[in-house]
Amino acid sequence: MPSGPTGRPATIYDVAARAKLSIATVSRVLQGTGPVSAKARARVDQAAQELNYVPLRAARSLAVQRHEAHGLVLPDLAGPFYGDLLMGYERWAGEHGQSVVITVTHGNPDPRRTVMDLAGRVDGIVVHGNALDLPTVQGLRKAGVPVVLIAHPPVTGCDSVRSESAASAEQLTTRLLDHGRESLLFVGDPASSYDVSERYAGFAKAHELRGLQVPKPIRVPLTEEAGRTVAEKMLQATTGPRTRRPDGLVCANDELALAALTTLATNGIGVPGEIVVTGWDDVMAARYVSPGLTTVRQPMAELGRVAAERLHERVTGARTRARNDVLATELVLRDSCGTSPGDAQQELRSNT
Amino acid sequence: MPSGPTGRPATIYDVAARAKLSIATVSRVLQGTGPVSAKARARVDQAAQELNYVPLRAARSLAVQRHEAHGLVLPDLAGPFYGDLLMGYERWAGEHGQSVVITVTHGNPDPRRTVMDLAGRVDGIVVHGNALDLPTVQGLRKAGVPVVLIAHPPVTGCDSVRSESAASAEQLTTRLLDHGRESLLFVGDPASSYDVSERYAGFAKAHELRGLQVPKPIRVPLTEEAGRTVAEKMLQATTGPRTRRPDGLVCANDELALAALTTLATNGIGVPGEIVVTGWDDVMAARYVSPGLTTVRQPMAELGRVAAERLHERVTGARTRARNDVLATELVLRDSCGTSPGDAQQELRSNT
DNA sequence: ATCGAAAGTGTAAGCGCTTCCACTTTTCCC
DNA sequence: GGGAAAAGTGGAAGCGCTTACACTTTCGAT
Repeated sequence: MPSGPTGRPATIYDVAARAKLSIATVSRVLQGTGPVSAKARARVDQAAQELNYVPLRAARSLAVQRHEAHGLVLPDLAGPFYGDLLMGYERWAGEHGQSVVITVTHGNPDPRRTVMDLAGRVDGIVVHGNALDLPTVQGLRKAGVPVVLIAHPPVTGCDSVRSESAASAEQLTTRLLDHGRESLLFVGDPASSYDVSERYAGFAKAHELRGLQVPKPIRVPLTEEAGRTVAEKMLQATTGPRTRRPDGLVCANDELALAALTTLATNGIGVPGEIVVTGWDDVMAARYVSPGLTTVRQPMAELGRVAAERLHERVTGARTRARNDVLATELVLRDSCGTSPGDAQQELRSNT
Repeated sequence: MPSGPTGRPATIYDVAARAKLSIATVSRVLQGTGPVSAKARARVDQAAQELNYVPLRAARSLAVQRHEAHGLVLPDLAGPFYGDLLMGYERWAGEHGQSVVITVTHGNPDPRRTVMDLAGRVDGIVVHGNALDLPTVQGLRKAGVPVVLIAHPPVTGCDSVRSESAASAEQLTTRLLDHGRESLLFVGDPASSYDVSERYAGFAKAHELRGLQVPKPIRVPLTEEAGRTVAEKMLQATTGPRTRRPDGLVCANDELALAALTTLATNGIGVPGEIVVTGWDDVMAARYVSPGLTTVRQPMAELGRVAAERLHERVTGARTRARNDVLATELVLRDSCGTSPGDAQQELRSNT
């Protein structure tokens, strides 16, 4: 809400008066639409300059029936992924003249209300799968709001963008089994998000294909805290007269993996010798911990970029057929998975 | 831009017609302003429900002369800090009914234009010091836009919020000198941001207070790449017939420090034995690398929260006197600085 | 010179909402 | 039961911008 140091903010009328032209001409100059003489253009530019004129977007939005803004609904902003996603999104949006209005649902007492309000100020909304429940998303659709989902299974009427999970997880798990591991554990609750459920599905499939029994997942939140706890439980189990101790942890994200990895290591368990550990996301710490953490990298920025693009296509009506993109991930092999040294830098691309 | 699945989006007129009431009453019900009968309220609610009515914020903004939105201008979103900052900001904003429109300047060909446009759709703008040059900020002020600066020296007419840097840096440096270090190097270009210049100032002051000559800073960007390069240069210098090798690196951020630390370690230089290393920011990797990285933690989320609050005070006119907040940082001692083991968990609060 | 087309400009009608004001109905107290 | 006050409602005037449409000027070709 610009308001000149002296009094009220300048409006297009003020500019017109000062330039001795009509507001129509001022508008044409400022928007670069329609024919205007060089003289008029100069007079308007000068007047606008002198008055520190900033057009009120709300008025324009009202007139053109367009906000030129996207809504972005995220569950959270912790960790580096969402930052990268947002970065990718913002970049595309900026290049295409779209503002982005961001909303975080975690800790919000009434996400539904917040999001509906958001719908009133943007042309469409991108929702991260973990951020909103299905009814709310469908509510948006009923209100006619274009919606793109990130990391969420396809919903009719919405586009979706996600990164491949199941195949990468299967590939990773198979690799561990190939290297002689016999008792892997999946750490993380598949119910916590679609992505995690897919990762577990891939883990399960790798076992099934070999006729192995599929271990039940260890249903814990995706936090360092939980990773530590899981590792500690394993240490205790060592002394117990129970079944054989697991020789590998396939963790649903890097936080879990890092915490488990260091907890095991500081307690004298050899990683990858006795137990291998893998994560997901390739956070910065994954390459600074030792042994380096084997993990799977998602193209977060790309995810954001594609989501922005899909939404814009919907908003402008450039595309009406639904589209569900799946982006390739990248397996990042480091020492924590017991890979031979020569493979240490090898990276395999998953199929899209 | 909500638009019912059937045709155009419902407007307040549609709701009024369906409820058989005037738009004035509908508005009163929806905004909860003014007296309305229970019957009217029920009819309006139902009609709105049935029509999937979402009020157009642009129209409201135009009428009430308020956007109920904040602009947030950041240089970048890489690394965890900005995510935390944004998180703190978003949280406060959400709780107070403000939307946040975010803009990233890094890579933007014309930040000035982008930001002026932003000014037309928000009630005020928070700018991170590294994101915009001074003239642009002053341009915003001239246009009457309330501005709050983050990590930027005070500017007349703007509020500012930053975290304390100089004293922490001095404290940290003094500690290293106290522990017998004699040839410290500051890594990172003080010109790259206000924060870094303050950190160097503290580093310098610690030297001056002991009558030591102040080493010139090593002017490199704050990247892992640069950290690696600096460390490699030091390794080469080992064999040269030059002056004594530095026995400590005070790095301007954790990226630099982590890269330097691991480069030195993998080349057989003892850390902290031969060389101590410190960083700034306390990224997650700082506690997973080994030895653990001594660093300084900034209250990023708090920084965001305070900035949001200050801006809102300005927007509502609750405060007119400028305010410059400085938030306390926290020294996080780990092994990389050669501190005695007993101190490892000690954390000193800087003065605010 | 003359005419037609193109270029330049202004008038005015919205866009969907809030809110002042005037008006009608209800409520409540004597 | 009568009156004044309160509660409830609607009409209509904006908020600042875009954009048909109508109009005037300029220009080039005949």
